[in-house]
Amino acid sequence: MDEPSLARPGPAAPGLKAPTLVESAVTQPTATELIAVIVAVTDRTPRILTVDGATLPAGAFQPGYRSLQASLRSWVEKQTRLRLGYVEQLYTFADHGRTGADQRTISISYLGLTREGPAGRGASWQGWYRYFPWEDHRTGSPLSETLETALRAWAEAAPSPGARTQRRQRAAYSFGFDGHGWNEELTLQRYELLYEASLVEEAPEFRGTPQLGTAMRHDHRRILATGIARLRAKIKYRPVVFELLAAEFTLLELQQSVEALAGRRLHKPNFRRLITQQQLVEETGGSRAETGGRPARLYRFRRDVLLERALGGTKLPIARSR
Amino acid sequence: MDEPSLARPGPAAPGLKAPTLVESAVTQPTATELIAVIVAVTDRTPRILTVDGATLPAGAFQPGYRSLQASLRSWVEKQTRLRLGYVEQLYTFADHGRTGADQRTISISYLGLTREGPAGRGASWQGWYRYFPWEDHRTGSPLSETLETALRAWAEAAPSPGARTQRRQRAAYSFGFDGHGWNEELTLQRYELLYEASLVEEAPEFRGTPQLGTAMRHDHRRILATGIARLRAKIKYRPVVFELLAAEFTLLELQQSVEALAGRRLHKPNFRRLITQQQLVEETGGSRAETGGRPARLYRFRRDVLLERALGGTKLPIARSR
DNA sequence: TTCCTAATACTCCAACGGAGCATAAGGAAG
DNA sequence: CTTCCTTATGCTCCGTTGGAGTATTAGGAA
Repeated sequence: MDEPSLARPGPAAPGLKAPTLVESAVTQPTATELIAVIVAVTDRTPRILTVDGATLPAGAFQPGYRSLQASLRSWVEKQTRLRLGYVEQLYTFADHGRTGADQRTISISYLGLTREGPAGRGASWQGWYRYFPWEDHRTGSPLSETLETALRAWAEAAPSPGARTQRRQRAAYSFGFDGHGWNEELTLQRYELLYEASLVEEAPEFRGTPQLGTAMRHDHRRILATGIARLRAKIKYRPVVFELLAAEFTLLELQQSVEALAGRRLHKPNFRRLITQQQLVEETGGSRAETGGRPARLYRFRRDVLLERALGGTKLPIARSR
Repeated sequence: MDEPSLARPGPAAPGLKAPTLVESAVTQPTATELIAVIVAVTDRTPRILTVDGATLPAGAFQPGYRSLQASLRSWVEKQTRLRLGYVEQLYTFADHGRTGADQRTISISYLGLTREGPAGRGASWQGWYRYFPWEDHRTGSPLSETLETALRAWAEAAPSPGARTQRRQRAAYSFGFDGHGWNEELTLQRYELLYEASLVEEAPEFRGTPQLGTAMRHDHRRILATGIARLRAKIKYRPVVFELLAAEFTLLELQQSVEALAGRRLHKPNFRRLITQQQLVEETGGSRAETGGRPARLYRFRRDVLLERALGGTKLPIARSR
């Protein structure tokens, strides 16, 4: 969907010689792997597909596919029998030291959305807040005292007064201390700050003090943080939540899915207004009575908005007339 | 700046065996290259660094650096003596067929912002609208009749009635036909549509009819489109324009730089209000008289906002109270 | 029948953003 | 020296959006 999806043109036209700014690319062969953050939301909990609860699914890059994304998609779908509704590239890392020696691995990470189904051999679904307990602000701010204390200590241990102020500020902005509001999109920055402060197990200098979530293999927790951050940003301007829901749903189910992903409570009347005004959904005519209260109408996603939506995030004061 | 910037942890802890969902990554060695879209704005024109006007700078990935981004940065800075103010990863492609045989090349593309300086050997700065003339909407809508005619013909040539409607819609939404407004962020989608319709030279079925901009080598024009789209989106919520300006500037210069990148005219009073209200800049005290009118005050970018800005693009109706 | 729960429908209002006008301060032309 | 042209800068007007809260409806359970 987001992927530039053209077939690639053939070899270069002859006659163009390669000057200094174009180096031969064939020098250093590297191994290439694809790493997937596969997300589903079940029971108000965002879950990810893992191997042994500590590793993200990863596979060697398979030549022969039209694109990297097609390769990843078919590999995941074959291994897990899950249908990926939405796939987007996250980030590409160069990993040195993992396979040792001169060989480096290029890791290309992807985000994929689906609905939870039986996990394949060796795989399991895990709630993502298990790895990031401080990211769930739906009921209070978990660990906020622990974090604030630990990060303050880290800030005070800075080598210079300037660095100290900077550390204090970064911690305050990222985690919403000192009256700065909580911004759910900063998941990656928060994780990186904790890493830098050696407060997560993956950090080389980690001393084992507070237990901040379950660690993952290699840098998979960072990749997961990247995926969470990206998804939290995306749900605000692209109708991707629907990939995580059943075909028919109530507005509360929709809201609770968004709340699960964002890790925040939403204002119900305004959320409904937002959804209905944007005409993202249409009534199916049915209703569901098992809600504990008045029966809720059922809705379905209007697939055509995927085409319509020009999504003009216009923050620029564009001049109308000449 | 945007890069996840941690050093990577060491090899995996032993004891975790690799199940089905984790394949060995060492099977297929590939070549890896970095491709850079280096942007500067001079004289109200966005420019990119090219080789021979048709190729983006590219280099083999050099192991030994902390990260891919550091590798790219140092390589560009060494080759060109330009200082890159801002660097961000764009997209990673797998290119088959370029180097032939079994070997595939992984291309990791980057966007870099700088100020124009003397281009090195074999390199030259080119205005980016040379490659995308239809993207500059500052004075009218260039080529819009040509494009509308050609795209309508393409839509009518669709194999089925359904496909025809879909093509018409896509063209209308992407290019702003039929009363749909122009959205400057859709640069990549527009290029891909033109490619699909075989209206650009790079397309395999291109028949040479209308001349829509200068073609580039391989898929570099698509990479450039990706960079333009990303930058146009970014300037709306991140203060990156300042990387392209001199240390001191007038508000009109700032506005014209944004206009150059966005390819649109902006509403002057509202643009000023936007900038000043957000406290992105501060007065230097100086002024510049060579404006043709009343002398303009000089401003400088407030570097500290890079830290401050939490940039809550909150489109969600977050509940305040419990 | 009463009460609890959630669904659904409105209302109120402050803030933001689009659009346009008024005034200021230089330089150039007459 | 005055007039005029040009751009800079400051301010107003007002419709739309989005935050917050309240009222009413319709099921099920006590």
